[in-house]
Amino acid sequence: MTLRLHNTLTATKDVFEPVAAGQVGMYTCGPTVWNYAHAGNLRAFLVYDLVRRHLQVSGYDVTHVMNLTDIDDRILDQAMHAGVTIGDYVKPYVAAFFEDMGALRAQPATHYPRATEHIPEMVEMISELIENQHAYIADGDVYFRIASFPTYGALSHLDRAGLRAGARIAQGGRGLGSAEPVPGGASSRIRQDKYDKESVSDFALWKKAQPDDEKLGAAWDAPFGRGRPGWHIECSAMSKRYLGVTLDIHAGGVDLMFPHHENEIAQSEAANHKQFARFWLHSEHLADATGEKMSKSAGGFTTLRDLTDAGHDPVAVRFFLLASAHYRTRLRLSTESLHAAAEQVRRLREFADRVQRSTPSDVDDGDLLRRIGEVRTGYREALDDDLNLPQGVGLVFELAREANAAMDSGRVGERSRDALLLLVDDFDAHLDIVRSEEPGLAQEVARLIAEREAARKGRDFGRADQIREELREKGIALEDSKEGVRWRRVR
RNA sequence: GGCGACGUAGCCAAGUGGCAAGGCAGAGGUCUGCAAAACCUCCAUCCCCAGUUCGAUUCUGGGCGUCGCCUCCA
Repeated sequence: MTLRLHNTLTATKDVFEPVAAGQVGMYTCGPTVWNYAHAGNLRAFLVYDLVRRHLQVSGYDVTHVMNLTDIDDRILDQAMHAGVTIGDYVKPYVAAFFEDMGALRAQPATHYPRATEHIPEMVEMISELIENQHAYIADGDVYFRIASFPTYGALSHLDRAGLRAGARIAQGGRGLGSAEPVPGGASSRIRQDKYDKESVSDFALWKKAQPDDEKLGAAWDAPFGRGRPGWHIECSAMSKRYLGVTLDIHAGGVDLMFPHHENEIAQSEAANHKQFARFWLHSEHLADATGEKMSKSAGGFTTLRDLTDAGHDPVAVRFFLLASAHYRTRLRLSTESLHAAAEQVRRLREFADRVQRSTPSDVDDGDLLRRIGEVRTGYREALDDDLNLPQGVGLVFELAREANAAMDSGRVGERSRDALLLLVDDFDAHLDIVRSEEPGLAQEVARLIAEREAARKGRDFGRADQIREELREKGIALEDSKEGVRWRRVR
């Protein structure tokens, strides 16, 4: 069995092999923590989770790095409005991001580097680029010289002649020189860095500190002047720090392909003289109800909180985002689809539960045993074929029906039951929906409730509230009532 | 304007040169004290037109439609 992944670089499904046997270094573009992540962002993050899980299933030891962009124009603007430093501004959104990922059962990444905590690495890389003529200083800003990197555009398959034309102008959209306001009030800042570039397509590595930046805690010293990093450099610098110069896999949403990933390649390869990433994976957009890409400016902006407030189980959201469509096809968010996902989750859980509890009959049905084997193989092959989870899940449902019928008529013996349990493990390795409660959770909750009751009796309300808060973070809500303390899952 | 993707049942969606997975919703049934769960049955000439082929939903060309990217974006 061979894992094949669609590689944007080659535009084909290529057999995956890491540089070092058995070990995979994967870098994925994480959130810009200027707001809550929306469902489209979450889809991308869950796709990373799927890639990572399947690599693990395939026997690889995965080092997964996901950055947190905690400095960018939007953050600066918002922090300014709020009158706080960017560090303070970002804090609740970082927390919300981790809460969301937990609720969606994404495995934690190995490292979550933050841009503001890796300024030295970025400064070093920028210095290197200036030194070897791939970057230049212009009025305190530092720009990457695209003309110095002939293969620019290879990933997104855009040719440089087309880019230079500033193509949007032809459409009457916002041209490069236009100062037309951008939704969100970011216009003044976005206008700032457009002077003295050798070429319009050159992008900023470093932006000269503005007076406001100092107040916001967004300025750092560097040999080429005080300022702050441009957006792209963080990924190049941080991936190198944690994974070395060549990544096995770099993943992100399609909208990052150009210019972000293209710029990363240019920076990294110009600085390191080594291939930056061997496999580029891009997940498709989530569309809103109207069929258009979900984004803040378009208005269709749904967060996980919105969905859970509307009564959707985060695990159903996970299933919807991951299993209802292949990661490279557009998926449309709708109440009906979420409901369908919830039903599928319920059925799979019900099935897993039934298998676990069933008492094997005396004889095994040979046909059933063979079918289970077929489906396990087919499932594995579907995932190996560029992570086709929807297809794999289809096979599982087909078998679940057959197996349920077999259990109805007592035709599931010991061997079949064991095989079914393995199948459940197979699909849950990716879906992670079966385990509805962590083992021992009820006992643990009961213990904590007892401890909290003792604390309350002793009027140690600080401790009592601490326990309640801890449980709340794990998704357990406590309710004190006359009949005693009740607890329930809230996500 | 340039580049690219997609169009499969009421909805979501997988897929293949040879009888079109799966899920949701719907209809009927089995089981059940009733219900739930589970199971059974039913529910698609794969956007249109040409071409290649013994055979096309799948390949090629054209059309129509939807969407994405072209320096804010997962």
